[in-house]
Amino acid sequence: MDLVFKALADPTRRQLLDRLHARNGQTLNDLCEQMEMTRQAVTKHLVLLEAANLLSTVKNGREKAHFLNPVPINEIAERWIGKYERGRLKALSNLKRNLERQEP
Amino acid sequence: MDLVFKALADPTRRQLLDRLHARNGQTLNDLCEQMEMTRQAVTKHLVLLEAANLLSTVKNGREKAHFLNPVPINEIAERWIGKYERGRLKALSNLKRNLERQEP
DNA sequence: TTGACATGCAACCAAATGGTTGCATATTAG
DNA sequence: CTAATATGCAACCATTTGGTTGCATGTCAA
Repeated sequence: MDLVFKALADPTRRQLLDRLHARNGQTLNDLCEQMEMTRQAVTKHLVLLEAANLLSTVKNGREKAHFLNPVPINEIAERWIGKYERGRLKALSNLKRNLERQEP
Repeated sequence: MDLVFKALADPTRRQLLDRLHARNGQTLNDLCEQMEMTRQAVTKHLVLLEAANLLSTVKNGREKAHFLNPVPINEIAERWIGKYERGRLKALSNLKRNLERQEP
C-alpha cells in the first residue's frame, strides 16, 4: 500500500500510467518518447511502478511490453478513499460549525 | 493535485489524517501523542498537509485545532481513480489475453 | 505578574530520490 | 556473421525529504 502511494506521488510516473492507460502494452522505447529524460531514468520509474504492482511486464524477444494493472488503484479507492468519502458530509459540516464558532 | 499525492505518499501523514478522521479538531499536542518523533517533525508534516489543502486549522488562544478537509481526496477519487476504474475490466482482460499469448 | 505551556522559526544533518553517464548483454535484421 | 537495436546494470551526483536541536514568542493560570 505504501509503495503504491509513493509510486503515485511522482508526476512522471503518473504520466507513464496515463500513457499506458491510453495505449496498453507499450515497450520501454515507446514510453521513452516525448519524455524529457534519459531511457535509464524512465526505466527506474517503471521499476518502481512494477514494484508497487501498478504494472506488469512481458518480455518478448529483445522487447519488453508494459501492461497497466488497475488492481492497486482500485484497492486504494476501496480501502482509503471510500473510508474518507463516507465521512465527507459529516466532516464538512463539523468544519463549518467549528469555523463559525470562531467568528462571532 | 501533485501536492495532494505527495502529501499522501508519507505513512506518517496518512496516520495523522487517520487520527483526525477518528477525532476531528485535535490540537498539535494531541496529534504529537504516540508519535515517535519530535513535535517539530509533526509540525512539518501538518504544514505539508495544510499546503495540500487536506486539512485546515483554527487558532484558538495558544492552541491550534486541526480539521480534516476531505475535498481533495474526493477530487482524486473523482478525477483519477474513476478514470482508471472505468477501464478496469477491459484492461484486466487485455492483460490476461496478452499474458496467454506468451505462454502457448 | 510570573512561570508554565503551546506553538513558531531556523539552522543543521543523514538518507532517499531523481537524474545522469558509461558500459555490458542479448536479440534481430541484412 | 555482423551491425544495429532494445534493454540491463552500476557508479556517481544534486536536490529533496524527514528528522533533529536550540531558541523565540505568545497565552493562560496561579
